[in-house]
Amino acid sequence: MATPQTGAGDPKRSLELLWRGYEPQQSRPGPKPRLTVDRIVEAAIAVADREGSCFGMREVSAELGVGAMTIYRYVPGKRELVDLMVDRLSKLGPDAPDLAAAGWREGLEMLSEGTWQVYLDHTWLLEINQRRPVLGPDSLEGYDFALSAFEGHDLPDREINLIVTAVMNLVTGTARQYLLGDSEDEAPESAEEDWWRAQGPYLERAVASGRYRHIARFADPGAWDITGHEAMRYAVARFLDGLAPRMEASRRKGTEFRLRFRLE
Amino acid sequence: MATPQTGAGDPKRSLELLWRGYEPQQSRPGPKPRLTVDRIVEAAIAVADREGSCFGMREVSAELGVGAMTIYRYVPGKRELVDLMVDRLSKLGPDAPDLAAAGWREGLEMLSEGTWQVYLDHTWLLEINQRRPVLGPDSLEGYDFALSAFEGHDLPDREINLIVTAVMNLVTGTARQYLLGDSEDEAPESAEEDWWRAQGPYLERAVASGRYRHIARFADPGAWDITGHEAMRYAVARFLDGLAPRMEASRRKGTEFRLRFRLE
DNA sequence: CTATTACTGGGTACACCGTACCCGATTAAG
DNA sequence: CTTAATCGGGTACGGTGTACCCAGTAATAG
Repeated sequence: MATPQTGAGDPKRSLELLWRGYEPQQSRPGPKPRLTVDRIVEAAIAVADREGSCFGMREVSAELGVGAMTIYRYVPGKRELVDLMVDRLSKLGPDAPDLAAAGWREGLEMLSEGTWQVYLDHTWLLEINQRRPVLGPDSLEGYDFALSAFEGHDLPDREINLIVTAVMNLVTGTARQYLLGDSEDEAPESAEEDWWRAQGPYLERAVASGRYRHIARFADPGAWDITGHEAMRYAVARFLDGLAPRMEASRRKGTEFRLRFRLE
Repeated sequence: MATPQTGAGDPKRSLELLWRGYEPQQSRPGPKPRLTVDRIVEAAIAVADREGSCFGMREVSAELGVGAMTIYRYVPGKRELVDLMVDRLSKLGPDAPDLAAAGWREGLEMLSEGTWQVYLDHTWLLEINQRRPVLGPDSLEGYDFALSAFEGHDLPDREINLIVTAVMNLVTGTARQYLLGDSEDEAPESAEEDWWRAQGPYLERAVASGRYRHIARFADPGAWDITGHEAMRYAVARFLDGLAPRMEASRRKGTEFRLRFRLE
């Protein structure tokens, strides 16, 4: 069985590794380590990108050209390694501009688009059971970046948290539904087609049975022809629509107030 | 490693099993089967509920008091069994009232609350990699139920689809973040506390470093004290706020028009 | 210098998983 | 009866993450 990964190992071990880099690095006996944690994380991400779904520790070792157990000298276990990989990808790319300058709505939209892109590039992230995130330097940076969208507004901290997690969950949930599993064997389009070809006959018979009154009214066959990106954008758009009144009402007045013109 | 399950086996096999029950059941040689697919699915759900995260096929067999390989006479593999389990739990309980009578907003709220409750009762569902759902009789029933919330509105089929999936993804995403992993070893509260106790020192040092400007402004410690249910309700509420104008505009006029009064 | 000591890399081995395969027992049909 | 199809169960295989042991290496103490 292609065993996918459960993230979240021992938080203490993961955190030690995440916030490493401040140790004085005193000289010690024994041979110099041939690897670094960073190289292992990098290799693991490369393997996961290539293999698609779940990766094996042995393959990470092979990628680095070392023995199977060697990486366990640097990382306590696979789950902790996954924590490191997730944190690494939580850093938004250098193309990430200033959200505050863009306005809250555009900022949150850019955030969702950026996250969507990360999931496109690293589908295996969606197979990780993330639960509560283990906060490392990179994911904190990503979060700090998200918070900048609320610059100039006086929203309660609590609500800001709720908003950011909502947007992220919207993106992640949609990505999981549409992006998952396609990378494993075949192209996304054929997977989509195969799926419909398999379900079609059963759906027709089910609808014909008269048991599903509302589904039967779905006359438009194009109603199901939705791309993941479109679904994500629609969901985020409606959420931001609902958020707009609160954001406008909480716009900070005072010295930082800036009149913004929009040309279109 | 506690290997969680990837759902979605061979769709054809899963669909055959999901829509079984119409075969003529002709008499055939050989001993009578001791089990049924339904009993296996039931037992598997019971095991998954008890074991928490991932379950093993051998434990399902033990639950039924049969040999390890016996259930493979009824189910082609574990992934297909998971498909059956998911479909089974996609049927909303008998307490599900008529959404059309409740109004679209209350209807969608009830839908989200019901789904949340299912995740509360069967946390392991969140560890399944659902991808495109394999539609069986029960999940079709659940979907038909959801569609009833749009009774009396003239929204395009496409948009209805987008809305339903958005609400579901919102619930699922939030549930994954807050509900996952707690069932495995300890109580949810202690997991939450442990998490903060572990992260706290690192967060403080990180904030003190001045690298995270916006996070540093989060003075209110209660800003992080959010329950999963609260996060889900907030997200759904804002989404429905944003949806409201479209729903009102699409209210069907004509014979089915009904004036609704709200007392409060 | 040598001896010590801590550390590294690698190989072997184990427990666990899903499940392919085979074989005796059972029950219908001819 | 014989024949044939099916069922239940046991064994075994390839895969996983990883505990453990051992030889080799390099900095330090004498």
